[in-house]
Amino acid sequence: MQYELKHEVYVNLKSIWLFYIVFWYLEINMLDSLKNSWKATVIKAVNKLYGLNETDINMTNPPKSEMGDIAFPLFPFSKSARKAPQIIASEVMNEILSSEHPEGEMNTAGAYLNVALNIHSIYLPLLEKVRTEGFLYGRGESLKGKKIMLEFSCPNTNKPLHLGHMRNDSLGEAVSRILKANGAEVMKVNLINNRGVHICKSMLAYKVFSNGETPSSTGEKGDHFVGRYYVKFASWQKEMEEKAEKLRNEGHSQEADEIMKNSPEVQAQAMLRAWEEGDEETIKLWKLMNEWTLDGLYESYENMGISFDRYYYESETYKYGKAEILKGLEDGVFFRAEDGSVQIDLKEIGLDKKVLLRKDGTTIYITQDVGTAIRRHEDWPFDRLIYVVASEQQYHFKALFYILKKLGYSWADELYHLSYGMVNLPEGKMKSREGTVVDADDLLESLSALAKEEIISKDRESAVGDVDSVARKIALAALNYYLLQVSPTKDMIFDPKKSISFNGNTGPYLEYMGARISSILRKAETISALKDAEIKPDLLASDDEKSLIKLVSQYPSVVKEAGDEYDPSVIAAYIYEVAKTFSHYYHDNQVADASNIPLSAARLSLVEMILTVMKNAFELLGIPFLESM
RNA sequence: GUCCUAGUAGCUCAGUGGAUAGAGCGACCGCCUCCUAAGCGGUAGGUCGGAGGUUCAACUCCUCUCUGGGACACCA
Repeated sequence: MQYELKHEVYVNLKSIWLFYIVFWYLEINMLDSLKNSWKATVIKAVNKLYGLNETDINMTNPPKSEMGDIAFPLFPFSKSARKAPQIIASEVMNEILSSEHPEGEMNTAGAYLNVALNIHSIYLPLLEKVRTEGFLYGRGESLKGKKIMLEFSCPNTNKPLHLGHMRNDSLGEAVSRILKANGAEVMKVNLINNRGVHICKSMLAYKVFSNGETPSSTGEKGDHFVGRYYVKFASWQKEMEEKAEKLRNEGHSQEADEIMKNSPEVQAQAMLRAWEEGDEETIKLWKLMNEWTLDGLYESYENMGISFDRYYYESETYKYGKAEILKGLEDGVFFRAEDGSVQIDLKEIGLDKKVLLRKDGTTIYITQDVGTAIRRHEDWPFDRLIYVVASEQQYHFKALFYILKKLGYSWADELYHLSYGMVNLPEGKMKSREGTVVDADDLLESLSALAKEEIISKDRESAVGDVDSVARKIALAALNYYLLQVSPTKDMIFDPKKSISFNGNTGPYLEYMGARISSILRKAETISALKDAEIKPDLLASDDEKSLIKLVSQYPSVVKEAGDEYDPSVIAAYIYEVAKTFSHYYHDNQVADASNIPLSAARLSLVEMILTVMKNAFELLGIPFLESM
């Protein structure tokens, strides 16, 4: 009696817990709520049958949809129950059948207990939710109240953006949107690298070779204009080196030394010193050329759909940090080396010693980053700061985070390096010296041209409206999707000739599906009987329809996962799955059909939800939505 | 040398420890009387780099090893 009472209480507690779980998941994902109630049911049955005390059980997806929607592999209980897993499966099924259980049909297949959910039971609430939330559908609150700062792009002001930057920009922008979609308050920051000897190189070349031409006099985009002089500098330097080499070979080593003593490199160094000393003429030229480049970069950002909430400029931030290091020195966090430089020993995290201040007291890269991080936290007290920077810099960030931690900033634990892989060409790394760098503007331009050709060849000019604008949006979709579908951490290979296609698993394919759905909905508008028709979920009984319902209901969890992982590719894979399934479905199923209103109404409601999900996912990935293409 | 990363179809990439490893491209074969053929269907194509180990179960985790990429500046 006493035991039974206890058992009763236990079960009650459990169902309260269960209710809580169900309620929680209802908020995120209606399908998961059903799944989790099944999970709890199976756990309960297993515990009762074999006197166990399991709190969790493995739940997976069956390999084929006709086998059901969820699968419970029951191998693990074989040992404790001392029974073959196949027998356990049928015993568990019978046990569940003997009492109350969630809606759904069970079957066993070997050691697996499979459940086909009654997907229609969630349909109307799901439809209601998607309709009410609209463009907010999929948004969650897992990061509510969190202030997240995201640093990305960080271009140099001596050349235009290339494909590598585009991956960075695409990723940074997408992740920031995904974090926002999970409820975070996001601050996108860009650190402009407008200072240093590399900047002086383009300035010097301009000074020597320009004859006073400007972007407006040549009609060039500012960043390309400046970039041209950066390239010019490199060839100039090379020319001088070759000249010196030749002289040396001819026995004129003195003349050779003379040339190298005043080589472009040396002159650029001198220019940097002039800049740092505040030389008026140098600063004036620097400002002018910076402006040209930035105008160009801003234009590229706009074309790519990238924006920032705040800009930091290295010409300012390079001053931050020195005081922090000196304070750290006083506090004994750092030490002064024999030569007078300030250093830190990073052996605690398996790294070498690192210099933080040169012996002459000047700062280096990492010193600036220390100062900038501190400054940023003062500017906007973030809960997390994510640096979107290529994987090459893992060492740097490991050291940086450690240093900040050592300086006593507790928020150092919340710094995160979102390290992404390189974009390589089939023949290897992009090298500016070999002219193999894929320019961002050029790439967008040529993709737009290809898209335009496609539109014209399909005779869709009148249907799409503004051909150039649509072509541009198709190009953007191709590029963003291409860059985001790959897991961020991985290196990727970009083949300019083959990789960007408009067919298959691509951005334009997704846009096309969106356009086709829009087209269906336009047609449905003309069938007035559809407007007030009752929606009967049971009519959506095909495999594709069930898959699509499941997919729609899963969207919020996908957004959450992408947010947890900082990984837009999760959304890319998901939305491709949606598009593909839909594409297969509507190929052989008429949606807007005046001759069968009930079926048509049900299908339309499903298609309407798919469209909402697509639009919302597109938004997160930077894929423009097109009504028609 | 040390550390980090990756290795899955010809190519580019997916793949929460669970059933027969998936897409796209490329190749080959079909499909426009129907809401856009930037589409749909089909065929061919795999010792998941290799060897051990853990596990009822390994592409997935661990160790070793081979190969590629990256890092290990008083450059940024």
